[in-house]
Amino acid sequence: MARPSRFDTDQLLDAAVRLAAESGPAGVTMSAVAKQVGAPSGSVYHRFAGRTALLAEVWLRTVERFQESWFAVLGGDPDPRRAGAAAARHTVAWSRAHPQEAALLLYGAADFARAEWSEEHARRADEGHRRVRAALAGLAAALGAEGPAAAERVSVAVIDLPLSLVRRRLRAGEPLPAHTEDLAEECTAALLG
Amino acid sequence: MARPSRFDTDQLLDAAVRLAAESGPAGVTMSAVAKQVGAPSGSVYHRFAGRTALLAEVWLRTVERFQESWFAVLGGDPDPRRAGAAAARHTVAWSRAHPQEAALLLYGAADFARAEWSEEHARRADEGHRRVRAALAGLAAALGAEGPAAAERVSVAVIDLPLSLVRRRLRAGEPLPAHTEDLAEECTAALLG
DNA sequence: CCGATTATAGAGACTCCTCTCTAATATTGT
DNA sequence: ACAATATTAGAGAGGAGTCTCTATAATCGG
Repeated sequence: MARPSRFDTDQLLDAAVRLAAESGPAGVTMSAVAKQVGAPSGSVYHRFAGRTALLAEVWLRTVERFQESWFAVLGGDPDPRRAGAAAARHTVAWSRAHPQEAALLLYGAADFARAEWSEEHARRADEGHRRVRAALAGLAAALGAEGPAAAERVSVAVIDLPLSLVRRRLRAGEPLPAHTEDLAEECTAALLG
Repeated sequence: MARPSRFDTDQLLDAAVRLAAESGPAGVTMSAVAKQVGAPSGSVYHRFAGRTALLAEVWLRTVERFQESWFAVLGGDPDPRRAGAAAARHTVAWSRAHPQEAALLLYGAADFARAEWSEEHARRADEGHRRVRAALAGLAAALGAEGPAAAERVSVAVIDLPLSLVRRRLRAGEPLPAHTEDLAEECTAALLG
């Protein structure tokens, strides 16, 4: 029906992930992506309406890939303490398996021009956010934790703490020490009490 | 001896802090700083050799201001558990008192073009880093924690965890909830065991 | 083989930023 | 008053990045 494409969307997003991991969101420019895959800049604009759309797509594809596996792990154990600890371990393991994507997630959506996203992109981001909040609220309820401070403590234990453990290494492009998964599990368990 | 200056170094760095807190390191451009204080760009170049030097100075001034108070708090209690918890509480309190500077510190030196800094700037950064590592090693020793995993756990408890507690709010430009200092102290105490 | 369709290809306008350079200006010591 | 000096003031060259626009190329159904 038409000319076959040499550069498809995922290939361009893969290049964007590499650039983001290496130089941060600022390094994700249309011309840098084009150069990485050997395409002219026009081909990148053929796939993405503009730089804002590219940033939104690379962020959302990455965060949705992570969340998919994270929800599965969190829901895999009926005991809330074990589920929380397993989710923390999973965050570290996933970061080890996907260091570039994990390095990208250490930035925030704001660094990927979230303020300028289209309605559709913003909606996707909100949806993911909503599901995470709901999962954490469920966990907090199962733990019998009450009040906003307790909810925040759960959120820190399950999400922010494992991210802290991997942040420095990923930013530096270094591999994670072997014991990091265990450390995440222990610390999260300690905070869930 | 000479014409008095309308724009001094601290005034320009203050503007850089505001810009970094608002738009991240990418927003700290020579022209943006000049515009903030109402100066022509030439006046900014009169104070700083280039953008790299400005980024280094704003990062170092901020991190050194924070560390100065942090060391005082950490060294203020001979009991290592209480000292660690107090340091965690202090990080939150300092962030509440200096939200823009704290928002800047949530980025890393790498985001402030650390790779391109002058020797002198790099040396200042290394010195601060070294002092922090030494303080944490002292704390770990006083706690009887042995091995790299235990050292990392102390470092997470005293540094990364309180930063996690303030990260989301500071990035969003929101004020910290009232209970955050208590939460930091509790979580750090829980991790120090 | 032809027309429709979908891509690639890349030139070029436009904007924003960095940095340099020259000129003008205000203050101090003599 | 005058020289010396530190600083403001701002024009403008040069580079990087975004985005638009036109031309060209490859594939498929008929």
